[in-house]
Amino acid sequence: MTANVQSIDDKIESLKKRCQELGMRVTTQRVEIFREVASSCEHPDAETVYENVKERLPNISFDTVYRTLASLEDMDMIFRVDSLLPKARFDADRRPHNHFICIKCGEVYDIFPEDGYEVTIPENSKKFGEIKDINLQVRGICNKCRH
Amino acid sequence: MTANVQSIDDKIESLKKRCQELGMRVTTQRVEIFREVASSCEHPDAETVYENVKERLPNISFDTVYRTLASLEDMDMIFRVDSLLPKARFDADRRPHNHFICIKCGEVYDIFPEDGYEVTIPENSKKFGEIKDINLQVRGICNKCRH
DNA sequence: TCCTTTATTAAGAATTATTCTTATTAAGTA
DNA sequence: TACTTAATAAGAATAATTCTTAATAAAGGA
Repeated sequence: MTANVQSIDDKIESLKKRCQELGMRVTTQRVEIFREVASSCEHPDAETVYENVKERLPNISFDTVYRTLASLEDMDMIFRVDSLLPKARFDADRRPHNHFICIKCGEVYDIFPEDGYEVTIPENSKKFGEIKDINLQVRGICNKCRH
Repeated sequence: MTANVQSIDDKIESLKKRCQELGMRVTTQRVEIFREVASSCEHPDAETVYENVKERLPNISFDTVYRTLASLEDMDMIFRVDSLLPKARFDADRRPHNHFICIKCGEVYDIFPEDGYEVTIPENSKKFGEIKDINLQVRGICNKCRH
């Protein structure tokens, strides 16, 4: 196993640990919703998470998905990916990477930077507040939409 | 006047030119909606644009604002700023700059890079499609929300 | 200037995405 | 095993955006 690449089970273990640290309960729903985002490379939206978790937990509600995605985000276990559409999408990949976002269809593609590439924080961004994360968005028209 | 800094009237002139190029009509609504985004530093959302344009054009409809913002975006006259909230915000500032986005309140602050700072396009982002724009998002908690 | 064509608009209904309310359930603890 | 309360399900409510249709007005030609 390489650094930064965790198995799903490892990721779920760190979720459980984080819940304990924060005094939050380890519920089936929380675990399964996290599993769904953490095991996907598709930056799923709330609806997709709902559909997929529903196969395992048929009684899951839409509200639980939204509430849990928001709490996982607060816990820093998942991250919101901007999609330009009025629909939030999520990512649990902690490796530093950027996103190509298609301005036509909203699809989000991971850009794992080649060796040596790094985005640096602009010095004068620090005056606005406490920085949590930086994220480079490359916007364009994806190959699929060009045809 | 410095390069890249245009007066509002100049910006509206370029809108009219762009409409002509594209065979689109120069309507009062289109001009006033563009004026609103182009003269604001606040990255206004559709509702704010609607409220402000309404003072000059009392009959403007919400739909026209949405439709026109989308068409101005297609024309490359304005840009969508991601806000993490399910609410689009817009920017007409063509100078290269980045955004600090508050993860609590969604506020968007302009980061005009200091001399010498530049974000470069990751080489391997090109394989996903045609690149139109790159945009560095710095996410954090703004000073207002820290108190 | 007036007419014609058709892109654009206003109005409001419809849809989509998200959040809220309330009663119920179950995780963690004693 | 029982208790406490965080978390959930269900579905109503709200917020953001888009669609439908008839009316309007911009641009070009007579």
